[in-house]
Amino acid sequence: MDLEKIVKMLIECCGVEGWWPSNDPFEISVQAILTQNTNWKNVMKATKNLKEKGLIDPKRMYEAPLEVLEDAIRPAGFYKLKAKRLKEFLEFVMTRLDGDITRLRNIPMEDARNMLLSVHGIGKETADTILLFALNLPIMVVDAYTKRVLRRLGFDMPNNYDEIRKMLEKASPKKDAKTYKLLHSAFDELAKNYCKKKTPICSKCPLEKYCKKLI
DNA sequence: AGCCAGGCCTGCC
DNA sequence: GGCAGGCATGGC
Repeated sequence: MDLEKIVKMLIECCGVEGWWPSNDPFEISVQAILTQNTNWKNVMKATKNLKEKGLIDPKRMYEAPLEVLEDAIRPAGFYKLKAKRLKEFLEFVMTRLDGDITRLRNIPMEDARNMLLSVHGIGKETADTILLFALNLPIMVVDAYTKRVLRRLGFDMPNNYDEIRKMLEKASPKKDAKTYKLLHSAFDELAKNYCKKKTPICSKCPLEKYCKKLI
């Protein structure tokens, strides 16, 4: 089977609109860092704590003592590490973007990506998550679920992140942010709901026969 | 009760 | 340029 067809089915059958449960670019960026190798439910607890302390704000978070930040994000795990990473990110946002992450939309996406990658603690997946979900820019995000689903469907995967990303972008019917968001959500929903719980979520769509391979 | 989660960096080779 | 080890909490 070819990748273009699978990608199309994934988008149509399993894609979820509004999948990232936030609309605020800064909040999404923070969550992108908090979710590194971490259960999403724990990220939501950390987010709630940050909101209660009024820290979902670049200036306030930048100025908050490290211990306060650590305490708020503790449920998300790796909390000392991530508090430092958030600080590094905020240093970047405050000094290079005047406190406004959306300013990255004003420069070519490749340049924005490289700037994000220069921040200590932001790797390719986190950078691309910020570009796609926080800034609505057209770039595909590859994560552990993406690789797992593709592997189980029988595609032999390059293990280079950017090669996988470009492979998916090439196979996508449209090269826009909306489509990439749907595709990413589809991989994650499929991996979580089907691979794990083994409950079919596509019983009436053409993907069903491929879903059986995902168990 | 363990195993694992929406990665990234370091330090080795 | 690849890969093990460390980071840490809460879910299931």
